[in-house]
Amino acid sequence: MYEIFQKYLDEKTILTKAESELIQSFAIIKKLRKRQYLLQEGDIWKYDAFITSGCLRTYSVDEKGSEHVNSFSIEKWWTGDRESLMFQQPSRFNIDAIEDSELILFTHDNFEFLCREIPAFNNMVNTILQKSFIAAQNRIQASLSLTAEEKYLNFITKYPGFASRIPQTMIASYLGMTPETLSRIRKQTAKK
Amino acid sequence: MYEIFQKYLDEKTILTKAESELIQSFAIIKKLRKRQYLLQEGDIWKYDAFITSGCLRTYSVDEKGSEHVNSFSIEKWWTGDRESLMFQQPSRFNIDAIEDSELILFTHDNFEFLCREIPAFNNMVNTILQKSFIAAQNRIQASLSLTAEEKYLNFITKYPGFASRIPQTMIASYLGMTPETLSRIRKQTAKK
DNA sequence: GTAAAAACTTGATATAGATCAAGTGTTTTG
DNA sequence: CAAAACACTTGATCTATATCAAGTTTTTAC
Repeated sequence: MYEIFQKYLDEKTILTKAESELIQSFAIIKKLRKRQYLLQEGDIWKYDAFITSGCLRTYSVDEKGSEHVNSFSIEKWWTGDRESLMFQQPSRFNIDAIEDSELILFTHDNFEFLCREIPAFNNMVNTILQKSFIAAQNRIQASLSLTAEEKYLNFITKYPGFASRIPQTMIASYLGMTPETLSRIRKQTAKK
Repeated sequence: MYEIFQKYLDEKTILTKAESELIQSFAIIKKLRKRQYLLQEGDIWKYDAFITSGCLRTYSVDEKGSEHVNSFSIEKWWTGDRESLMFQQPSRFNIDAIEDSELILFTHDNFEFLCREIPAFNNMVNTILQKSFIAAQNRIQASLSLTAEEKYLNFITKYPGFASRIPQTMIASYLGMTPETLSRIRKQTAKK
């Protein structure tokens, strides 16, 4: 499924044939079965990972054993733990597959090499990072200013496909509420 | 106070004399009195802004008129609205000064020019962006998994100087709780 | 295809934190 | 330096959402 990534690159950058081939030469294909881990708490994350198909979730587990979903990532998005990667420290997160998934991994050394050698690639990466940051800011704002119901409505508007692919329990956790609360909210909003 | 920014650059990058001078040639010094706005909701943000002294807050106002503090920024940090800047759309945020402050502004065109011309500058900017993203992720995690008291303790541990410079009302808003709740938490934790 | 596991719903009750209200203390500014 | 504006505290009460519990539906896996 490298073509999906190639297509993504072609949409986001202009690369020479040699550059494209250089990128491809570093790509590691990785398949994950549903429920399989990509990263477990305590591991040091060493990759930059692009999802060609499927859906993953990043979550942490607190002292009481409750899971908190930090993010969902689907096809044509990147995933991983930037903090563990940047500081080479044990991750506080788990990343696992919600669906059978296929990813393309680059070791971080190779990825940095590509960023250095291919300015267009570097620019693409920076743009993605900026958008991720903006999305994180917006999520913080939503968590500060919206009620549980508003958070849910905001979520389904922003990510229309997600509600049907992701178990409600996980969505509830992502939104910072219990599954029961989300279930009741859905019942109410369905009426309207 | 350009020296503060120069020192910051010297710590984070290695620049030639010519590069340093190029950067300085674009710098716009801006002074803000306490309570003065740097950006108001509806404006389109056009700069990259470095704070040499003082303290600013970024906040939004919801339909009910309540303010929600998105972030605080102090000396040696950057501020602005990346979303408004990136998409050249009206900002949903206000940024104002909590203390008399002094900033260095670069118009975004100039800033992008610097990133293109000076790879070391570009790398510095990317590193900052990555750290900002990591901080945002951590904030999301905290908001999902901590109680009000834990959020406050986490905050003062992470940003030790802030509690004495910033009004409690604003800290409460930043942490997603009411000023009354924060006041009670502080009373309790003071006892221990 | 069926038993077990996982996901979702619904009701009853509890609680963390919000809201309202009235006070005190502390800056700011003319 | 006085008075207005702002910041903080404390108490009483309320409410959105959590928790606990028991049932139903859907999915998974042999």
